[in-house]
Amino acid sequence: MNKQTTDVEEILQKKGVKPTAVRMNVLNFLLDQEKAVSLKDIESVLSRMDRSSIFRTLKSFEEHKLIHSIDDGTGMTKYAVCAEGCNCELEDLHYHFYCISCEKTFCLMDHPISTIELPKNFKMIHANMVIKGLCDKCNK
Amino acid sequence: MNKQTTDVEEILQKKGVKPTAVRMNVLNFLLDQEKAVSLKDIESVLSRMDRSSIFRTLKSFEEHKLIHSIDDGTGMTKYAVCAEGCNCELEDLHYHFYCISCEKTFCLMDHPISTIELPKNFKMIHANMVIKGLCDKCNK
DNA sequence: AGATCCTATGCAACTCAGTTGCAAAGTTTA
DNA sequence: TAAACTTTGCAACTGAGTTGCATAGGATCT
Repeated sequence: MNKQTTDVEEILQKKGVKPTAVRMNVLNFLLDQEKAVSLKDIESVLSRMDRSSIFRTLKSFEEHKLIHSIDDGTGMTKYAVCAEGCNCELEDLHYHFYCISCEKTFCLMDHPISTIELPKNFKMIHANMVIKGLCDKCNK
Repeated sequence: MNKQTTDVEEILQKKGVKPTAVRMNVLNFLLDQEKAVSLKDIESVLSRMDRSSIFRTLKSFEEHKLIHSIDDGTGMTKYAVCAEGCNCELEDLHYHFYCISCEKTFCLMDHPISTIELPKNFKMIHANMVIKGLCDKCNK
């Protein structure tokens, strides 16, 4: 399941982040997920690592456009690995889906944000779009 | 500028909220705004009133669909009065705009959320949509 | 009116995610 | 190797939100 260590190391190098043990572990974990995860999620799995180290790691990943953060309204910021070739620009933005039943937060990569009409002279720079409802597994 | 006391009282009655001093003051303040405001904003204006009273008032207003809350990513929930006839249903949802310069959060009432394509069997129940950028006054 | 009951309010204390300062450990550079 | 810089772990703090509890304010009943 895990990417080879060398893969993770390579990814970090490419994005200009020095590959340390903490960073490689965190990235490895993030790559394994099919959903966006919180700092707490990571903390409870990588329990040997310190919260603030993971926190700083996430901040660093975000700055280097390796991951993006999602404010899904739960009070815990979620993080997900960016898609190949993502620059965290407008065209990379996508909707997120928060399932109120299983409480998972997903990136809807196949449904990019369409051009949204804004009032005159308003300029869009970023967006945090969260749709809440039931995911396919919970919608029965 | 302020609505007449009787107006505010009437609005509260209609929505099934007993009109008390705190509630009338809070609603009055909310109606005066052209932007969404935080608990702190209200607290600093209605300084004689207790934070938790205002907090509970907002929760109550929200339950009674008098106002809706917006998580604009600043870490402070914002509140705005619902439009006439709003039932806080899907069709009442709208985008919000957070200006990263003046730090105001607006409801984009004229730009309702278009039907968003979801993966198969996903069901939308609610949404928190925040576009971030520059508002007309700050976009120069 | 007075007694009773229920709701609203104010205060203080607490929760919890996120964040920061600092010293120790690890790494790179000279 | 020593000096310089970076990363990590720990502990303490911040700030929004939330809750418990006692008092105050209204409504209701007798």
